[in-house]
Amino acid sequence: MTAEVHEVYEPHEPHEVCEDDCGIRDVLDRLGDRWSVLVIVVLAKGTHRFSELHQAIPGISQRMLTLTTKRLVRDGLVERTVYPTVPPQTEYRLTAMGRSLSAAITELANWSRSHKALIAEARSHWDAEHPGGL
Amino acid sequence: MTAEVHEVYEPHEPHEVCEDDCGIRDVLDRLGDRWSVLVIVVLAKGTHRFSELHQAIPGISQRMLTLTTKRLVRDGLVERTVYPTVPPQTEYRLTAMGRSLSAAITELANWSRSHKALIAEARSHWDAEHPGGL
DNA sequence: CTGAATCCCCACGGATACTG
DNA sequence: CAGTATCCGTGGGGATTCAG
Repeated sequence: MTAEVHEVYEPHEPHEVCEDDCGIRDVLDRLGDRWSVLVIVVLAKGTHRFSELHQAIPGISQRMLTLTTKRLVRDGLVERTVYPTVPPQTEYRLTAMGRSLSAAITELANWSRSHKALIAEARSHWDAEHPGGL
Repeated sequence: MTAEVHEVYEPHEPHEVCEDDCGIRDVLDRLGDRWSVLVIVVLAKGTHRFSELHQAIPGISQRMLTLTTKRLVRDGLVERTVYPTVPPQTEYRLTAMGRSLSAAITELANWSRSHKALIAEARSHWDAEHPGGL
């Protein structure tokens, strides 16, 4: 037993597709998953405990919250502080680099919002004349 | 036969986790996949044909290049022009909105580059004292 | 050359139960 | 409360083949 090591989680290794990559893949791999951005957005509002994050982000499972925060901590974007009380208490907050990224994300969010309508329009327009879907 | 419709490709429906989403998910779902950003980056340099994109982006399969460009076209970020010659020829170029997004991506790429070293350092540091991995 | 169609693997992530 | 461990379904995406 204990032979099956199912989750080694080496986020599928370096992509390093090419130098056109701009080295942006590192960031995108983190931003690309469903939850990291939300966690960062929530933490941008201030320090949160595990359960607070869990509540603030409807739909995320404990498992994914754990994994997501872990990865963010590993990347130096989030700082984790454990108070050895009983019951235990953990606080998460953005690091300086995390806040820096948060700002960059906000920029992208602004772009997203200001073009949301156009994208939706383009999609419905495309969908209209492509009944088969993608 | 023809009963099994395996790939309907409705990119797993609206997430709409919550309003904290900032509506950024629409964009992130596109940027999150492995190839869209690279296609945009390449097209930012100018018009490209299908085969040119295929060569410019090592590692991408024909299938994924087709799907990626299709989705970008659907979102109104890329424009597709077909010349009914023989053999056929297709040109892809960014739309105004596509160039706008490209600029936003460049910003993020800049952030990524300027913090690449710090992230790498944070990771190796974390990995050093966490032998078990994530 | 530019795709569309098929097959198929496996990583992502949800649900649940257990621990300190 | 804050995770960890296990099981398992879904679908993203690679490889290959066919078509216009």
